[in-house]
Amino acid sequence: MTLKQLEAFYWAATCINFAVAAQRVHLSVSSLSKRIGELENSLNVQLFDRSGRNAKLTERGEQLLPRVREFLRASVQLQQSVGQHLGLQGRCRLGMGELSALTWLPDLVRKAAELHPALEIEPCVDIGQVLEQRIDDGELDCVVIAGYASRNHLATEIVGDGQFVWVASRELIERAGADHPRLLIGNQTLVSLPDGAGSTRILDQWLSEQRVSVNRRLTCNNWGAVVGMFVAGTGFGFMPTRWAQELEARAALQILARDETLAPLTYAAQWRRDDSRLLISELREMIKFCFHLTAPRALT
Amino acid sequence: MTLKQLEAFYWAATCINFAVAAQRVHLSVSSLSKRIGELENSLNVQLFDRSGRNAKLTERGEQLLPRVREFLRASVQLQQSVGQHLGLQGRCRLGMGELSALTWLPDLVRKAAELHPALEIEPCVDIGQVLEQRIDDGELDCVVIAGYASRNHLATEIVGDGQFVWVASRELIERAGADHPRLLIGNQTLVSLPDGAGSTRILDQWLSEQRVSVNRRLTCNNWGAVVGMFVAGTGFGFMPTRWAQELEARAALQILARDETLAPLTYAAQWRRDDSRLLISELREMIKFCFHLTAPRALT
DNA sequence: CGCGTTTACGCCTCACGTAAACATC
DNA sequence: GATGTTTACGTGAGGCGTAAACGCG
Repeated sequence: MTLKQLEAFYWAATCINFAVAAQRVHLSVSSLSKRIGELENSLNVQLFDRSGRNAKLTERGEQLLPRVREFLRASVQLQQSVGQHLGLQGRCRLGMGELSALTWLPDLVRKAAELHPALEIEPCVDIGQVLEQRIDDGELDCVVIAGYASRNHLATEIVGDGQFVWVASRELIERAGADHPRLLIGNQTLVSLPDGAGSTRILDQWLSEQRVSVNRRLTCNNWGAVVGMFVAGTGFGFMPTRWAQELEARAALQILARDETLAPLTYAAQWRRDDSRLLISELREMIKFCFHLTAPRALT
Repeated sequence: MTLKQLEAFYWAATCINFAVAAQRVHLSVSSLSKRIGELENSLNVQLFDRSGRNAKLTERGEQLLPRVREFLRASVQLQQSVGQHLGLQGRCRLGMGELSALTWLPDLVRKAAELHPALEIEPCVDIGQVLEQRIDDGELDCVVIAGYASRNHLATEIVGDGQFVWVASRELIERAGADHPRLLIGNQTLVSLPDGAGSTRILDQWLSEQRVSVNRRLTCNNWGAVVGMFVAGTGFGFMPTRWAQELEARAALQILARDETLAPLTYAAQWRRDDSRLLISELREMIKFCFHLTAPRALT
C-alpha cells in the first residue's frame, strides 16, 4: 500500500470515471487502473465493481473511502507540520466564468503565489453549466459561478454581486433612432453569452418581466467578442457596469437607460460537499477577498 | 514523501544507528540512508544531524517523530480496517531466554499463526542482558526476560514465574558423598548459564544468602548443554523444576534437597515505552496466555 | 585505525505511456 | 459503434546492493 495508490483510489472513487481521475493524478488511464489494481490486491479487497459500463465502488470501497480521505488529509498535514510553513500545496483546479477570469483571477493568482507558493492553481474558464458539470464529475475542485448550486451534493457560499448595464454603440443608436433596450429589442440584434452562462439568467429574467419579443439574437461564448460586437454596432446588449463605464469614457459605447436596471448577478463559490480539504476553505477566503478587491476596478 | 520513507525515518530515529534500523526495514544501510535523504529534501527539512559520530535527530526531527509514529499507526489501522480482519500483520522481533524458547515459544508461534496469520514473529534467543541491550538499540520489539527493566525508557509487565530446583547425577552424588548443594558447592563443579542470564540472578542471590564459596564454576550459554553436563556428572546446578522432574523420572538426574528452595524467577515482558503499537499489547496478551498454558507442561 | 554514514556505480525491477483488446450499453 | 476499463509490451527512471570513500573519535 502506498500513498500514490491511495490517492489514485480517492480520485477514482470521487470522479465520474477513471479518465477524469487520471487527469487529477497526472496519470494515463491505464496506469491509474493498474495502481488501483495494485492497491486492491495489496489490501486483498475488491474496491471497484467492474461488471458494469462504469467502474463503481463496492460496499467495501464505500467503507474505505472516508478513511482514505482522512488518511490523505493526515498526510498533507504531516507534510505541512514540518515544511517551513510554506502554506498550502498541491494542485487546485478552479473553474470560473470569463468575467471572473478577466477581473479577480489575476489578483487571486498573485495572492495565492504570495501566501502559498507551493499551490498550483489551474484556472478553467467556461460557462456556468459546464463548470457545474465538471465539478460534479470531479474535474474541478471549486468553481465560482452565478447563482446557487443546483446539485445537492455541491456546497455553496456567496462571493459577491456583479452589476450590469445595457449598452450600445452610438452608431447603432442613431440607426435605430432609439436608445432604450425595450425599444431596441424589437428591431436590433441582441448579443449575449449563450444559454447556460450566468449572465444569461438575468437576461432571461428581464425578458420575462418585460414581456417583449426579441427581434434577433446572437450568442457568443466569449465576452471580448460580444463587447467587440457592441462596439462595432453589430448589436446591443448588456455588460458589467465598470467595464461599460470604461468604454463609455473612451466614447466606444454608450450606456443606455441607466434607470432600466438589471438584477444584480450573485456569484457563489461551489465545491463538493464531501471535499473538506483545508485547501477549499482557504481558497474561498482568497476568492472572496479578491472579488471585493477587484470589483471596483474597471476592466480594461 | 512515501510511506517507505517515513518508515525508514521512524526506525532510524528510534534505533541506535542506521545499521540496526536497516535490518528492521530489510534494507542495506546505504539504501536506508538514501531513503532518509529523499525524505529530507522532499520535506525540505534536515531531520538528522550528521556532524557527529552517530547521526542524531535534529530538533525538527524530534518534532516530527511523534507525528510520523501516529501517521504510520494510522496507516496500519487503515489496512486493517479493510483487510478481511486477518489480525495483526508485519514483523515482530521477539527476544527471550532459552528456557522460554524451549517452553512457551512454540505455543506462542502456533497461537499467533492462528489469530494473526499475517504476523511474522522472529524469535531471538539470548541471555537477558543482551536482549535488554538489543531492545534498547531498537533491534527487538519486545523481550521476555527475568526481572524488571533496568532502563527507564523500557516498560515492564510481569508474565509469570519460573521455579527451579537443584539437581545432580547419581554418579556425582556418589562421588561427592553428599546430596545437598551447600555441601557439593565446596568440592564439585557448579554448572550454570553465564552472568547476565536471568537464572544466574537467583543463583547469585542464593550464594550471597548461603555465604559459601564456590569450588569451581563452569558456565555455558546453552541450557541443553548445561543439563547435558548435569547428566554426564560433569557438575551440578539447578534447572527448571518441571524439566528436572522429567529427567528424574527417567533416572537421568536426581533432584536435590527439595527443601532448599531457590527464589522463583519472575519473568517480565519489556518493550520500549514510546512504542505504543497495538502489536505490542496484543503480543503481551498472547505471551501471558502461552506462558501460563505451558508452565505446567514438562520440558522434554 | 575502527565505526558509522555517505557517495559511486552497475544492475534490475517496477511504473509509466502507447496501442490494442475487451466489455458493456 | 461509442465509451470505459483492462491487458500487452517496450522503454526509461528510480531504487537496490556492493564496494569504496569520507569523517569523526
